Amino acid sequence: MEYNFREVEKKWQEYWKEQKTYKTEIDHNKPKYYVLDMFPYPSGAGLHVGHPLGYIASDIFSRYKCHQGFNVLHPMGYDAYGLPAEQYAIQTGQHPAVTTERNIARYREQLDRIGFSYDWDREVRTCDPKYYHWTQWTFIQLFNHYYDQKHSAARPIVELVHDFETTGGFNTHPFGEPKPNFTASDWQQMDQAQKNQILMGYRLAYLADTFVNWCPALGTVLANDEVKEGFSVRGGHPVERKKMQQWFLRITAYAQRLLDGLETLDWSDSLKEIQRNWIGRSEGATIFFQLPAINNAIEVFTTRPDTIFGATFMVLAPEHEWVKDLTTPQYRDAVEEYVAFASRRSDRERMTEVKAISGQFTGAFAIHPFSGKKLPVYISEYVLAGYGSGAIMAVPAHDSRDYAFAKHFGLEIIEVVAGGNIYEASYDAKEGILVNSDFLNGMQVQDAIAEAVRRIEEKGIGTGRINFRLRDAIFSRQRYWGEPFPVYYRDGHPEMLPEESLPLPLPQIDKYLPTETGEPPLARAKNWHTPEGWNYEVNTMPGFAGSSAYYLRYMDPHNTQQLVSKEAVEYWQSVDLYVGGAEHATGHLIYARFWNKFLFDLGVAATQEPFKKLINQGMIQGRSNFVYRIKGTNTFVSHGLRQQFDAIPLHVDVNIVHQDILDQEAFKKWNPEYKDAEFILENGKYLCGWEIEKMSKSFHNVQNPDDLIERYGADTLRLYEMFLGPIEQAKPWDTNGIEGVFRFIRKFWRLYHNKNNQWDVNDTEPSLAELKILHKTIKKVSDDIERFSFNTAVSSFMICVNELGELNCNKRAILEPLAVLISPFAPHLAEELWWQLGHNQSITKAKYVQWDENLITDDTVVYPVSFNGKTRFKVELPAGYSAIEVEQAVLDAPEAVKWLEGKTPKKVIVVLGKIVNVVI
RNA sequence: GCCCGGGUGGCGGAAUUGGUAGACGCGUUGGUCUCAAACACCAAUGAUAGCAAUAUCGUGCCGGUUCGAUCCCGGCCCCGGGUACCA
Repeated sequence: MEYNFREVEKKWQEYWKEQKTYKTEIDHNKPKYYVLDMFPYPSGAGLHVGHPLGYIASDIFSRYKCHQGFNVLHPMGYDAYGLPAEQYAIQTGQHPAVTTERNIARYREQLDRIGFSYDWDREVRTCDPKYYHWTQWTFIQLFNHYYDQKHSAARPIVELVHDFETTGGFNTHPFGEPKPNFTASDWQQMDQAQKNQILMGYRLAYLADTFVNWCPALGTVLANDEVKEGFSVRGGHPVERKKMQQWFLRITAYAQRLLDGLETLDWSDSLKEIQRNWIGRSEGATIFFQLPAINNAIEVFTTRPDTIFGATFMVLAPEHEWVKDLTTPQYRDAVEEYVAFASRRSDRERMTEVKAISGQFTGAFAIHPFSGKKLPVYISEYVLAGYGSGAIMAVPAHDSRDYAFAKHFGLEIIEVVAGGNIYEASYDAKEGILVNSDFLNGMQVQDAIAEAVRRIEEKGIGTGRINFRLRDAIFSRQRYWGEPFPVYYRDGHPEMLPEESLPLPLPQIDKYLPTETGEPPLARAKNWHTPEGWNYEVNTMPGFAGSSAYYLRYMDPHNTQQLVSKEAVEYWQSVDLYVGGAEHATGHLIYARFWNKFLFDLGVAATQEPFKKLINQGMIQGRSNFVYRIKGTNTFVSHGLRQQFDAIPLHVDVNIVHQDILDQEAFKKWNPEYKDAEFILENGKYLCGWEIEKMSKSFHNVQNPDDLIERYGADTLRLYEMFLGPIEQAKPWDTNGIEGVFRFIRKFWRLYHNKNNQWDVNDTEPSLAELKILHKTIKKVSDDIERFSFNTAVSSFMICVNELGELNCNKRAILEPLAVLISPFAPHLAEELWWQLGHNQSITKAKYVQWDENLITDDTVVYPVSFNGKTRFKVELPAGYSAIEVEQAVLDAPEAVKWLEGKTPKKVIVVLGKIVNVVI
């Protein structure tokens, strides 16, 4: 008879559910703590063992905080909109809502079996109209606000309109293009269409034409973070450039705040670095170069204004709007051809051919603002239309790309910063003395940059400027399964729906495909227009719309009047601990921070940053097993003998392999093809090979939690996932080790029971040794939880149980606190023991246990004694000894004679409580 | 190419960042219990040499700082992630 985990786990899961043990309400008598998991997209495949890793860690931390007296908010929900459900709908005609519902039910069932402490009354789903009501509401607010650069905050667009009406925009400083350049009476005389167009340049949600990442296979536009190396992240389809009208979010307005906010966050350095690079701040200057031929000046952005005297030519992006105007008749054909060539090329092609230099002279010349020299104007792909002003001053001596271009076209190279050898390569470093540079000669680079900016501003030919790499976020998707925009078009102009009419529900359509004329699927919907007959927007919102403020909604999920009530947001503030994957670094985690900052400006969010501390759980890799089939036969050779044959490795289902030994009968049944398989064994066994790979169906290495829970129980699974290694580190899943944790759980149970599995705990006074073990463990485990080192916490429990087991300890004074200590890790086991200990309330309500430092400190210290750094022997000395006493005791020790070899030590280093080193 | 991480037994990892390298677990080997198996328990387990006590070597490689380096510094190699002409 042993611990019956199946019965016990089922019993307490039902009890917790019935009693709503994990229900959370605002409680002003307790400090709050908010623990959040990145909510999952419920895929059809269900959870595999990699998914719950982060959930288990956050659950342990939640339960720990709860025991410590915090009022813990720990919710869960679903990021329910997404491409897979829609792709499935296209193939089968099944409504995505139906598959999504089914997948959610499956996820819930799996999650419930692991014993999480979620407050399910707070569940949200992004596809629920009650939820996306507030996603739509936020979009309306974005449309109706602009970013005021003077106050660094979003302001209602009506304030901007008012200022345009009264001063022509004298008092406001809106972020956007172009800068207001009209008087109040100019504005008043404009018609509504002109006004709308100007305002569109400042709204935080705006409609614009641009080149977008178009994915023909998915039939939609993708955001930058959804594209990787020219292919869609989801599905891996090719992506091309296409000019389209799209909704955008003006996230660039918040670039500086997004950058500054990183300093305040307790996130990993690597994650913050990824965001910094993605935001890509660079300081420099914009400078205007005169183009006499068209009587205009072209703007360039440079981070190296100090090298302005090294500028020997200019390069424009092929898409630059002035290319046509400035090209001389003589070069017209060649330029047109090059522009056409560039526009034809996909991002993919451009990327794979980075090294190939191409470009075309336009026939035009610009005038150097200081030297007055004529600089030839080129166009080339290596200058991007979307960054800076889409034009550069080329300084070949100090920029490797300009250098390559100059060499290719035989252009002049002038050294202006000493330190390199410009005959061999450009010298890009930001250090050295300026030469050939008129008023900058003799300066250090850093000083020269400042001086150049000063002169440029003084001369009125430019200004110091900061540029960001971050682009505005494309917010339209040509898909069905997403939030509808709360937008209709009146005479072609976008208008927001009144807030009272929200939510605008997603309509039914007959097919989940674009229309015959190429319009998005929503154009198929019948009556997709306002009661007045104005057509609704046919695009839907992207995946990140619904996931950008869900943490706020969890605070007050059933509020029909507001996104979140003042009271709830004031109490819960923001997320204290957020656990999820690092793959969201440039997507969700940027958008959510932006969205939160906007809501903060509105007074809806309570803090500048949504996620104070963030832990990235590392990916769980799969461990695949292989069998080796001898070519052309149905005979399989064991791993150790495979070299003697001409055999090819084949993936085999890891579920029919134990400790790398193949279950031959199961193998024959696994696939009809193998039913007559024969085996060449070694030592009577068929040994499989193994490899670490991605966990994937096609590799037959997927482990789902249900099977493991069935075999070992949820507590074992929880402990084992934590025991695997540091939470943030990627590591392979290897089921082989789970037996050890399973053994530990049963040993733990046996501390409280006798050989016949009968309850056996008594009230005898514990010994000092027993107390020491307990208090040492409390201290270690508590420390480990605080620093999210759950793998070492589990080992500490193992050591504790081994030690108590040796002492046959079955004393309440030890075992009762131990149950509380382990309850965050193994809640079912702990709950069962708790009630058997005579309590009549859930262990989750029990107070956390404290360690007593006096019980941990020992009276003696074992000093390792080393001679010249090599450990030779150990001496046990009283803990109170001073350095001199320790030194004396060590030199007097009988073992010391041998190592001293009769010499006098040169030096003796004593580190109290740690070590003694004798130098001879 | 550039920017971050990281290389420790047969395997996952520990050593809470300068103080006994290899905790804990898996695996392996031998043993106890059993008619047998399962379960459980005990012992050994970095490498090399030796019957042994013990000795030498050992944290990717080469060098340095230090009484002492897995940890700090310099150079190199390999693996993982991010990024991709961002002026």
